[in-house]
Amino acid sequence: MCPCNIYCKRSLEPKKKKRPCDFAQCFIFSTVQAFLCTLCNILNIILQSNCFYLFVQDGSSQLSAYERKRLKNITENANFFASLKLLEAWTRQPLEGVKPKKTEAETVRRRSMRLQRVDPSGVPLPEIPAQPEPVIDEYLPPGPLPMVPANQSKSSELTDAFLDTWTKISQVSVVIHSFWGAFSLTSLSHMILSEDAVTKVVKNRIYSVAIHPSESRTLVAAGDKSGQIGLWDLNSKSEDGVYVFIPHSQPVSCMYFSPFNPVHLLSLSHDGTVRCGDVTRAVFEEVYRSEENSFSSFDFLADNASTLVVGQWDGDVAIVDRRTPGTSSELTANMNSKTTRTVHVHPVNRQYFIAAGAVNVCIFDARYLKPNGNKPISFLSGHTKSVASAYFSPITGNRVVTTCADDTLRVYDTSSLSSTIPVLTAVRHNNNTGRWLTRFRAIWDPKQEDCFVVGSMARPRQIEIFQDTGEQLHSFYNVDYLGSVCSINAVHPTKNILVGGNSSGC
DNA sequence: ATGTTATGACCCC
DNA sequence: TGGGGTCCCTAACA
Repeated sequence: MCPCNIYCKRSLEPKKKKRPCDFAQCFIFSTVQAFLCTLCNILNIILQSNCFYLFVQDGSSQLSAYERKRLKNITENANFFASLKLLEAWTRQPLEGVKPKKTEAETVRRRSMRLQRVDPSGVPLPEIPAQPEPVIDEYLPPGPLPMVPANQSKSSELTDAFLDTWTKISQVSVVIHSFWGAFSLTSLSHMILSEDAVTKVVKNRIYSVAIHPSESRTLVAAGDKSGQIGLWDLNSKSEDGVYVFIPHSQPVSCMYFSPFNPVHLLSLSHDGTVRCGDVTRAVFEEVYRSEENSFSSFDFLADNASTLVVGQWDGDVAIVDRRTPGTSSELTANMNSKTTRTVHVHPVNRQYFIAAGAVNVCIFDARYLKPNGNKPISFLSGHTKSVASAYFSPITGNRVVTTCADDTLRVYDTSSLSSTIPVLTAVRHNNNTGRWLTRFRAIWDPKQEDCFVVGSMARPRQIEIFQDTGEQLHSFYNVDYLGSVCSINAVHPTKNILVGGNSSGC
């Protein structure tokens, strides 16, 4: 039985039936910023053309040492996975204690001859074309999974090109803080949503979105309810530029491109795993796994992404050291909380992290966590109902914005961490997303200290931008392309690009 | 403790 | 075409 008393994979009912495909949508607002930015965009397009051209050149004849090594890695990986016969082994030998799934063969054996389309005399009936139906397994095996898109053919040139692009744009630079793109009233009013910037990326409702820090190309990722991760290259020359991977079996509730090396896409799921998609090796490695607990969110503790703080649904947090996987350095500490919805690390003093639970929001020191209950450094007071998220402001960490079910967005002054921190600003905001929608999470614009973004229930459907004073700066709406509630958003670290994931499975 | 209800948007009939 | 079913890791309130 599930010890966390909430829900985890052990207490889940088996899937009742296959659901029809209902793709979730992803919205992108992009800016056309006056003359200078237009110029930059034109330059970017020219640069991209060059990159593409160079890529073609690279692919055909002259490979750099790096490219050769990467291709070698990919080939070795493919051979390795082939030698493991992973998929076969996994369907034959399910995880211990896990109810074995019926194999296709077993299912067929139980079908009547009519359903098998075989005449009782034994003469096969005319075949109807087989429906290619993606099989999503409830349980994924431990260890690395191959990075093979589920929506592309196996040896697709498009996929190779896409993985190459991801690698290349990640090499260019680690996050550059060129703040020319920070939201302002002028820049916000120039941001538009076009038809091209709306597409279906994953099957079900979106639980998390991430945006690649590249300034030359726009690459976004969306994690959905069924464990899919959809990557969308908006500058793709191909038809849609969407590549879907299935590295998880349950909702992907938290996802970041590693800010220190964006060839890595880290994703966390309710299925009790944290994975790291490494495009250079074309695998989704397993970073952390719990057989007992379901995870809610994570953040990077150390500057180099080597240690993570992972929030669990049972209220604990785990400190995970990626350099020593599976060892005792994975400390699990009780937070005296019913659930932990989000964890977020202080941007300057990285030993502090804030945990938002169903009952309270507290700041802890990661260095002094004890296994049985911890006293927080600070308690953010004032929430009267459950809290969906709490995030430090991105530059100094001197502000925290929380989203609470009591229909209030609250901003706190965390410049000095006293034991109880009062509310600085409270904004009335309909957060009543109800049962079917992903809860809102107000997030900061990573480029500035005082500006946050949140989805909205207001009609027409919109995404709102607030200042930490509580003043609403802007509201994005577009009756043609933004037709449903956009619960989850992400903002590019240097450019004026806002990504929104829609929640209700459209 | 236990039951009831509201909530958005898509899909299917 | 419109209305009912379904999703569902909620939470407030009776």
